[in-house]
Amino acid sequence: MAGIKDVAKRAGVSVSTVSNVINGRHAKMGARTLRRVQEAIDDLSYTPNAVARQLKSGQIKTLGLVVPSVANPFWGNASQLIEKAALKRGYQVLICNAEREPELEATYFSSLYASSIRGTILGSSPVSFDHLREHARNGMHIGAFDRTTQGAEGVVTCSVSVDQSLGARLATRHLIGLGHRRIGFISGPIGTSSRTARLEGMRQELEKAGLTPDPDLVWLATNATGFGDSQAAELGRTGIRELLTLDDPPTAVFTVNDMYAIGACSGARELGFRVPEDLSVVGFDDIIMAKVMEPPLTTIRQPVEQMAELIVKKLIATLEGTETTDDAHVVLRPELIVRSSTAAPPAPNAQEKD
Amino acid sequence: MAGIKDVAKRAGVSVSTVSNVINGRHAKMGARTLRRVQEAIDDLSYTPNAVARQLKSGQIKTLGLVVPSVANPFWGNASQLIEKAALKRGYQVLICNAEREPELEATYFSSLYASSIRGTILGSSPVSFDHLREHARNGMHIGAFDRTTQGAEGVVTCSVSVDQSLGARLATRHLIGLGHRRIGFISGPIGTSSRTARLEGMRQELEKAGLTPDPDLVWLATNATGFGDSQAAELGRTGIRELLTLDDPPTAVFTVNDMYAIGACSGARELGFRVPEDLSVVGFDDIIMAKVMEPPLTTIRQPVEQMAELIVKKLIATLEGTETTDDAHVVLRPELIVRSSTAAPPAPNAQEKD
DNA sequence: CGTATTGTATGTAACGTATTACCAACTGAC
DNA sequence: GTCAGTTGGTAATACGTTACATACAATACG
Repeated sequence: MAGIKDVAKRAGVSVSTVSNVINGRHAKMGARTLRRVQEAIDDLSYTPNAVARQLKSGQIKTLGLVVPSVANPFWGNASQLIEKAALKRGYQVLICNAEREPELEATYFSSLYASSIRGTILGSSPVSFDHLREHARNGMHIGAFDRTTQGAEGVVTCSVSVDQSLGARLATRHLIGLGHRRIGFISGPIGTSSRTARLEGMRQELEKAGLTPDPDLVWLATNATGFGDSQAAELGRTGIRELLTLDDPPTAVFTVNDMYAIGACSGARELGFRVPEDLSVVGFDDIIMAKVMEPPLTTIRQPVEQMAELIVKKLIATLEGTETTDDAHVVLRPELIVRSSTAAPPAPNAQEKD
Repeated sequence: MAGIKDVAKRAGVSVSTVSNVINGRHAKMGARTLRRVQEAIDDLSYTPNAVARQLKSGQIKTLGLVVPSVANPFWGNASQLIEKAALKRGYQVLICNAEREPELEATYFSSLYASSIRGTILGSSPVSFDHLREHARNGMHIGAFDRTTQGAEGVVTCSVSVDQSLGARLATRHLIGLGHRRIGFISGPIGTSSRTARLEGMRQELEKAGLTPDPDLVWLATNATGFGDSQAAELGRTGIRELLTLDDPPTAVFTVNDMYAIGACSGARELGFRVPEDLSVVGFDDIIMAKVMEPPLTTIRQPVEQMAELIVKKLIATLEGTETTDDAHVVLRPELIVRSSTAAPPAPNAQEKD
């Protein structure tokens, strides 16, 4: 309620003087004046209006963060780490849940742009970047997090991700190494680039091992129902039930993320399958839960903390013009974490001749 | 980059006219003028500057949301539902992770206040509200979510929560009903009011059943290490290991939330205890994972969606002066969800005479 | 004694928008 | 042909802050 004018009046000085005090420019100021101003500030419990300040300066130390859903522990965790990294550098973070919907995402971007935010971290989005191209042209700097940036030329300023395809290949290789030949894949709507990369990586590795990917073993939720990530576990459960009731069911399944894996384990158990004795499951992300669930989940770890630190550093450097010599785009290596949800297939595989 | 002036110049009209178009006051405006203005807006891809708009109007349709940690699925989920409820009413939500630290919380509040935000939902905080009292006096409206509001007179405008104590009593009663006599409690730092209420509820129910609460069975993490919620599962694991290695270990444990329960199940298995055959576990919250884990978790459900809807509705009503006749404070009933992590104790209890 | 030279403190013009009051031109009726 | 009423548009001001240039002392110097 109290503005800088009120403070000035109460202290008997000009508005400029108060402004000088607030911004620490009291080097050459009368000690008496300084004290009077500070007292007035305290008395009125005055807080500078950040909005006005920002209008004047044009600057705003806030980053946007667009994620699919903080209800998914992977993104909840990532959000928190990104916020922490930003805070350390004096930036705030505005978290937006886009639910993987392009329109919602576009709306959020407009809103961020209107609020003078010129840097946002994009942690999800449909394969295409077209709906963001205009914002980018108008001065919005976009950093891609955990997703490939194909087709993003001129839109994405910097990016940090994990080699999604490699992750999928590591998972698949692990299962093949255990003796699996029929390996399923479970995912929600495949509309994001990191998801397609994961599926593609798996296919590659299967072919490399001389196996023919069976389209029947790829279970993809349609996004007809508008499912968000909140239902990921539920979808994993549904998916595995359909795969396991096929005539020739898989002996192992690779899921697009750990939430689906958790759901898959649950669904398999409901049908009387034991994990890993009757079905091996590999997830992706290595969320906290993965270590602690039963059985502990074999999964692909993404170095989230490092990724968060990097993307924030890069994006802020871009914003502040402190271009470093670092690469604008880094791709980190994911890591296979072997726990107890994978094992050799139940019996010599009768169906597979090869 | 392009301001309202540029649009006006390009359309050959005055600034005010453009302003009228933007704000939908084109009822009595020449069709030609209107079209020219809209074309100019499109050409320059002009977006009204939200900052300037807000400075002028003093209004801002944004709510603050302070939570312990979005990395905890309960809060991630709650955040998402709150955001959804607010968005439906035309409000944005600014999510802040306070990590249960009073200073961080106070910093966030100052920052929200400086940004002209006058309504925030508080989803966590130390027992005392003193550090928020001044903000409240200066016009910040605070809605408490999922926490009791003792000592919050004059600080909290409205609140929605669950009867924490009742939840704890339901859990305890369930365990007692199954025949358990030595029931443990596991929690992180007990510094929040909802946590103390949960512990207290359990004690009450024990005494009501004629059992004497054994302080040795109450395991509370010290907050020496500054553990946040991210480590909740880890703490649950540590806690149960200590309780199960006592001379006279508990046959059941009630944890302060589901994340601790998950950790506890994991820790128990490491020591060779089966859940629920050797140890019963009850959680709190009913996060999505609870249904899907192994074994499915018996827990106390909070009606999060309803709570989110209510708190947003109430807080916005306060802000907009649309005082309704509703109660400012509502306390909902939690519900016991019995799944498979609880069962009768392993054997006739030899130690307990009673 | 007049002119620099400091040391303080003030005035003023933005920043981009919304609102209020106001003005000009046109319409139609008496 | 004048007056009221209607329609379409403008100018000025305020929102709370900051940055820059300037004013006014008082002291120092030649």
